[in-house]
Amino acid sequence: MREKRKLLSIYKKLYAHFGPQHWWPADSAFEVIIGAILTQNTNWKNVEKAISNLKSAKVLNPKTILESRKSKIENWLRPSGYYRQKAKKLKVFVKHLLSHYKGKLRLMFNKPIVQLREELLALHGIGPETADSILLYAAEKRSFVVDAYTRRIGKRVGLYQTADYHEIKAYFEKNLPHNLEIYKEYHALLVELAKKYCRTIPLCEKCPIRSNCILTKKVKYKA
DNA sequence: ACCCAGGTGGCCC
DNA sequence: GGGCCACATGGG
Repeated sequence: MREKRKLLSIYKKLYAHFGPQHWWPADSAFEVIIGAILTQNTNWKNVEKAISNLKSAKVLNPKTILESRKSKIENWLRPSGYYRQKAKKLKVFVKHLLSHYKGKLRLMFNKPIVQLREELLALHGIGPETADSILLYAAEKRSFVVDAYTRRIGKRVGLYQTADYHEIKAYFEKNLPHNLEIYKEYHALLVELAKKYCRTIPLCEKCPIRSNCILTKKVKYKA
């Protein structure tokens, strides 16, 4: 069908242009989760600084975060912005993980995807995108991640008009091959595209038909 | 001096 | 259910 081919065609163009992204950039599933929370409406560079602080302080594990003073955590998180909010969110997550799963993500990830998603969404500070990022990149379950870039690009190239999270998520999940790697790469590639081009290429505003949009043009781009 | 960044929750109507 | 707003830092 039409939509499936369209989605796959975009994927191929992105993949051919950018290559595999190998997301999520992190050393462990736990670090993925921390990153997912810290990157909420925040530049990834700032998140890296905060994660680096946590690593230097050797607190990048559930137990130590739970035991650390709130003010300490806030200081480590400061570069990532919203640091008081995020300190609270990290506390909430590790508390849940420790009290229900002995701090072991493996145990938590044993749950079926639907149930696990509900459970994550019930936690303070975890909304749909963060939940799906955790499911996809930490738990490695097939849950498509929708973010501001996905909304913008998809709308721009005419995939959908809606801005509703679950409608967009359903659109991708209905029309993509049921393949974990494609889910992971697709989202990462959309982010890469947005970061690299969508703010800098003029005329991108109304995309799909724009002659210099990377998604509709065959020639390669130079930054 | 703005504006934005891989959102979320709280409050109001 | 939708429309605002606070949350905060660092880089253009």
